[in-house]
Amino acid sequence: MSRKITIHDVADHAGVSIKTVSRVMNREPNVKSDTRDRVQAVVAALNYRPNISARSLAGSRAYLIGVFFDNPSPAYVTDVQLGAIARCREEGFHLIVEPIDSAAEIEGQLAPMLTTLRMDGVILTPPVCDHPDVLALLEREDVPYVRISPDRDLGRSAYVGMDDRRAAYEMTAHLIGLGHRDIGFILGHPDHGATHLRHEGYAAAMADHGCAPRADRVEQGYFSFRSGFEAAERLLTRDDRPTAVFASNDDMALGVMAVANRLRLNVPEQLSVAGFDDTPGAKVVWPQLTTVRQPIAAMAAAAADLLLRGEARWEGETPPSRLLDFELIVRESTGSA
Amino acid sequence: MSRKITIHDVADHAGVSIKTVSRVMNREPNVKSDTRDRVQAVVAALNYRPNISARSLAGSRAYLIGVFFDNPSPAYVTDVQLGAIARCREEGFHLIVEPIDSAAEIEGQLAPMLTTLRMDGVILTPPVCDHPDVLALLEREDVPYVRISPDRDLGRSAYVGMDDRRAAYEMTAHLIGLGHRDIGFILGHPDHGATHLRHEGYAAAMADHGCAPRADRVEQGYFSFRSGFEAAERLLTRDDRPTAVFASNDDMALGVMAVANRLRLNVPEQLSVAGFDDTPGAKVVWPQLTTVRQPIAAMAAAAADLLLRGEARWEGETPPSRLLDFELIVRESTGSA
DNA sequence: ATGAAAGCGCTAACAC
DNA sequence: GTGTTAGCGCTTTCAT
Repeated sequence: MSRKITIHDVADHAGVSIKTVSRVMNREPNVKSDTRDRVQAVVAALNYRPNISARSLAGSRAYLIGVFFDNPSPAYVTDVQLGAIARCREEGFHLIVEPIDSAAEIEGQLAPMLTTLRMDGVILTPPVCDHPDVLALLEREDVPYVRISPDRDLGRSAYVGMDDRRAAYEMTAHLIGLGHRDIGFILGHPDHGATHLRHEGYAAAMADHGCAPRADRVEQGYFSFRSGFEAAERLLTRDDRPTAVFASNDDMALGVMAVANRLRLNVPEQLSVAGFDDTPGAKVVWPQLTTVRQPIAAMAAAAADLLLRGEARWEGETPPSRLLDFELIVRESTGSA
Repeated sequence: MSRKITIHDVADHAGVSIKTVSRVMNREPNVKSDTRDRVQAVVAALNYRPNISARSLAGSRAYLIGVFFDNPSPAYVTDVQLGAIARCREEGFHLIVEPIDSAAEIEGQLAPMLTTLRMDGVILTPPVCDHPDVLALLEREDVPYVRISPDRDLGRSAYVGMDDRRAAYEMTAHLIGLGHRDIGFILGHPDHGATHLRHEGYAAAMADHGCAPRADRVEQGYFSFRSGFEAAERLLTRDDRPTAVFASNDDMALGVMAVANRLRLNVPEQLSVAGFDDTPGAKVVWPQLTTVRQPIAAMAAAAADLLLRGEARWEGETPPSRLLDFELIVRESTGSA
């Protein structure tokens, strides 16, 4: 059981000062290359690892990135974490996860946490990424942050997103390509920005391909299974039902499948169903769901990257942002009309 | 933009030494109660928060608990995090999440991470909780750890678990109470300890209620949707099919539901289906799945509790452990025979 | 019951 | 290119 080895041990063994070791560890310039090699050899031999507390106390960085999340799906949360961690590890950073319970907790929990931990940056996922109090707190505490898929105030911070409109356009085009011309659409929660973008994409694709727009083919949903179920009942329990339904997220699409099952409509022979998000549930139903995969891990990695490069403290008119590509996942729930 | 306030600021304003402030912050004894009150008032007024890096550098604690996870379901991972964080927050601790990529990364990534971060404890979830290299590393680095639902070596560390056997027994008894006497069972992955316990519970309940055991009613599965689907095909595409199927996890139960759908068997009128785990998918199918809810968040909270109380470094013959209660969730997929 | 002094292991600012 | 000297903000140890 040996004592913890410190920068002094390395310096002694290498015959240099601790400052030189520090330079090597931080990849700073002004070290002769054979000095550097010698130090690195000792580091390897002694298996030396800098103490993160000492580093952050003495320096300006904490080597900690926070991820705040409110209440999105577990699959989403996990993907965000995996993506962010992958990027953080490359730089020796670690991830602190903080669920945000409710509005009431922000001053009581979040504020103390920010000051004790002095994190180098924070990644915000929906819906916290649009919570004005959280943003205000972060700005007040001067902690850089990057938002993932924010809905509003796009000029307020660095952010990472995806082209929801184009994804919905392409899914609709996929359905049209299969021969469908009468396609039902289920809207998401009206407070969620993606809802409108996805609807726009659907409408644009229909228009571009000369499919007549029908108001009675667009039903309100709220992103939940039940709301999708109910919207599907309105859409499908009538004689002139559409040949395909595009639900603007997977949970609602699963509701559509449940209704189809009840009505003894074979999917995809009698009805094509498409979703959005590629949640785990999409692969668990039978037939498996055609959907849009959001590059969630990649978005989180991009967010971490912006933070690590220091781009989250931007200067100028518009904050930096990254728009990532989605992926159309065609499975068995869609087929020719 | 005021300078960060430190323990010295508090000491000055309260007219005491920094040591006294430290005593108050750490709830140490030997402080006169009005001195304590005065200090606390200043802390509140100044909104002082101790710097965690300084604390852990000077002291022996890092105020950090790690959660290692390998590849369980996102819902599981998230529940573990929420449970652990809830308990950690009460003591001002934070959670570092570390996905364990593969066996190859253990020495390369995990070991350095443990020495740089000097975490106060680690929570291990299945299947990492049974990874011998990880356990050996933790023991070598002398980091206390608690395992959640470990499969083997129960005497090796503190752990938290659930009574899988009894849960399976009660689910089977529930089915029998509904009038079923011919109940199919789908086994989980043979490498997973819970698989055997759940099967034992099923077999014991059948025997206790005088239901004849039939080898052709027990099918091998592997905890995946597909394996449940295939096992259900073997069980159900025959003339004398069972009136109920108990799949030993939800994913497989969803496979059973898919087969029932294909065969046009109404659930639960013609076939009762039961699962295990209460994953989100259980509520998303129609009809919703009867299942067993594992108290995952509570188990994680208990694990954090063991760590925070210092019980993970145990003395004596057997390590401390906590066995938590499960919950039978009766939904619509089970009905009278 | 309280305080003074000595670090914890590192980075920063400046010397050489 | 490299070393010296101060801290960073706390806890610890030992006085009083």
